[in-house]
Amino acid sequence: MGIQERKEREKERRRQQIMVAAKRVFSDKGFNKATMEDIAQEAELSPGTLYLYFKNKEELYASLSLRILQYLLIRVEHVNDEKDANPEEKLKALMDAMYDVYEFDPLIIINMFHLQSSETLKNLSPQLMSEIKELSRKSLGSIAEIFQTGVDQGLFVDRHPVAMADTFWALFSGVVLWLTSKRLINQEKDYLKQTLELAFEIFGRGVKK
Amino acid sequence: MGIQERKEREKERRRQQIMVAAKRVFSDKGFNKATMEDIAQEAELSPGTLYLYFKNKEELYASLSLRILQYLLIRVEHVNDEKDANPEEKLKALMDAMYDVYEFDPLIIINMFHLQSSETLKNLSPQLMSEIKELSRKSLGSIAEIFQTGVDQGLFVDRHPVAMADTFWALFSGVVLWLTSKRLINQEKDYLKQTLELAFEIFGRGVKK
Amino acid sequence: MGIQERKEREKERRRQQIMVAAKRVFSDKGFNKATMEDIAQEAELSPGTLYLYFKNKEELYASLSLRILQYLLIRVEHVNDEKDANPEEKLKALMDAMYDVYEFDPLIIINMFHLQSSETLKNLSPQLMSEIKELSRKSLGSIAEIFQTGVDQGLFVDRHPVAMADTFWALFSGVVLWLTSKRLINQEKDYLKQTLELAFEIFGRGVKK
Amino acid sequence: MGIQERKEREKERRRQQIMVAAKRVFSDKGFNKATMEDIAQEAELSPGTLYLYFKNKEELYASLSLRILQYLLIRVEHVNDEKDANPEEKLKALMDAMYDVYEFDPLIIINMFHLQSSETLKNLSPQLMSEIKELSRKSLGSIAEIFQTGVDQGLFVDRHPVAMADTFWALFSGVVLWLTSKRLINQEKDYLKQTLELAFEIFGRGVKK
DNA sequence: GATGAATGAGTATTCATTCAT
DNA sequence: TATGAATGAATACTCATTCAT
Repeated sequence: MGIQERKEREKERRRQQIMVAAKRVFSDKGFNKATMEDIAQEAELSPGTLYLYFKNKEELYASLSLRILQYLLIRVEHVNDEKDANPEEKLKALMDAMYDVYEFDPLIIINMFHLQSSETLKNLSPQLMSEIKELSRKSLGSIAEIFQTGVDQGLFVDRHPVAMADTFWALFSGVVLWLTSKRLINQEKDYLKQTLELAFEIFGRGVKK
Repeated sequence: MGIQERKEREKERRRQQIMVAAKRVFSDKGFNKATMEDIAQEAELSPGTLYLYFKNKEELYASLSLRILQYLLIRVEHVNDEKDANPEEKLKALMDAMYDVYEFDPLIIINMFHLQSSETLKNLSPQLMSEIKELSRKSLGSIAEIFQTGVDQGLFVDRHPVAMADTFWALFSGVVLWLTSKRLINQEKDYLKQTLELAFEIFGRGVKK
Repeated sequence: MGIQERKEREKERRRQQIMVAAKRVFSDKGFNKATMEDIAQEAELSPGTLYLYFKNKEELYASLSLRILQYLLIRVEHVNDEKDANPEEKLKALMDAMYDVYEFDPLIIINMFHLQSSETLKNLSPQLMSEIKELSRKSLGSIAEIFQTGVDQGLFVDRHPVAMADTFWALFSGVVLWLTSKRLINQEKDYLKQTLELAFEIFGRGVKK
Repeated sequence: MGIQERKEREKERRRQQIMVAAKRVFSDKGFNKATMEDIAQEAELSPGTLYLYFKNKEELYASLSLRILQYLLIRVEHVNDEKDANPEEKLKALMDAMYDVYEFDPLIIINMFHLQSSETLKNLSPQLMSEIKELSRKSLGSIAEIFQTGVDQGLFVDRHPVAMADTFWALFSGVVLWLTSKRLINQEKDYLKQTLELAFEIFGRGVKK
């Protein structure tokens, strides 16, 4: 392992350390109330150091989204890779995957929406932005593929698969956000799970022929 | 018209004038980036005047939600009042109502979520807060009633009507937020309408037996 | 009584009404925390009206001092007018008078000090300022006269009577302020009285030969 | 000298730099008219920096009092430590000490009174507040001790030593405030000194048997 | 005279970001 | 690289004062 590589690895470790701290602080206080000072303290670093790894506060926040999107893509592609599964089974597996994604980082949805705000987008580096867009595109595309197959096989109602994927994602987001905003999640995790299951069940019944 | 009454009316006109300006500015910049100075300028008033009509920035923002909630309740109750309509027809009418609500104020969903944040809630006057809670409660209750009837008549799948109402609302919110965040709305209003229709169609198929 | 005179009297009544309200509010909140709005409400008038009777907040505050100074002068001159009393008796009477002045308006001392601050003086009308100065001068002069007599008659130690008057006034002010600042006055009025008596006793013993 | 220690020292230097500037500005304009901006400019720092060293405006102001109280206590205790001196000599030494304290910081008295206002107290950190209270308590206690001895030895009139200490302090405060408020101090420092001396002389004669 | 709605200048405080060490 | 002290722009909110009615 060359010196260059070791440095690269060390640098990545630091980035992760900061992101872990940032996630905790942002979860706790939200984007606006969380200060860079808070995050630095949580990461046991100085504020200045944060800027060696992230261009600014927005980009640090956005990088959290990147991570979850990477996880989402892996899970969704994995669902699609099950060659033996039929569309209905894949839809079921997709729903399970979404729940795992949610558990991986319950903030995911809020991150997503913050991310899309125009004010935020202005402050991101083009590189990070294109990475995020690419990942989003791929994930949604992969979801749409499932619907495509279902429609092609006459198992699902004949609607535009991309629109179906959008709707599926929107339903998921909506439930998570709605219950989060009602502050039910932390206290009643089961209630969220049940509601998500109901939502998915209704959705599943709705897309089938 | 007494002098008292005229003053009252004038005062209400001012409140509306400020709310209209606030809505424009908040829509444009979001809650945090919008300054009271911005809003005052948009309303062609001085900053101090805003505080004669609204306790603080949070309460001004929240009052925008109040207005939309009032409209929502009226529409939803009207759907329920149609004695001749069967649950399926009511569900259809409810979906139309939601779309009107959305058109009345596309910010509605974002308002709703901002409103629920604990930081926000701390700054609201108890009176305003209870008004908002009451309106939310009534609206969701009214929606649940539609599902209740459907379930009772064996037309809808037998699930908890309140959970079905939650899911319905979450689906609506999710679609609006998702498309808003993708900045598609202004440019492609039709796409939102189509996606909402698809979402509602899928939902409708899903809740029916 | 002419119309002119009646108007004058009515105007004076209003001034008094405002001053009474102002005294209550200033006592309660201090000069800086008290708002003109507070005072207007206490006086059951509108803020604008206050400005018909007083040039500004400072002048309203200063006018309270004027009133107490008028009362002080009357009491002190009355002491001096007792032709039969000897200096020692007059000194005793003076001390009683000071206590009455204090009871007439416990804020007196704080008023006095606020009044003298240069920022305040800048905002007073020349007329009001000269009235205040004149009253102060007369009162202190009258007090000095008592000491003058005492010194002349060889009853008091031979010091400059004006300096003795200053010291007397300073002692009185100091005790009142000190105990006020220790928040003892409202709770333990007796303690103030006792301390004042002790202070006056010591002072009395100190000035006598 | 370790790096830690050097930093500590540097930090203390900054605090002093700010306090010196604050003292100048507060002396000039009084607490309310002085702005943090003014003080920052006087200290040749930015406003934000002030807040790195002092929690808020009130605490900056209060810290000025702390310094003078520390000096006061040292001087007063030093007087008490003179084992050979009799009460009369101690009283004389105490008066000299008070004058030095006054010269150390002529604002002392005004600080003291501002400090006691309830609004002020609310904004102070508990730690600073208890330091101040402790210092006040000790100083007054030390003064009272002098009187105690004098009374015990039959040299002073038999009055409560704590009340005598209060009166002594009040007399001192009163003279300083009175002359300050008459704006005589800067122009005629001698006059203050003479008046203080007279006041102390009268007091001294008054407490002796 | 009296009103009270409107004004808008004034300010303490915060915090993302920088840069000398 | 890492630090963390310093920056200074940004902003919600207050309130003495005015003036059209």
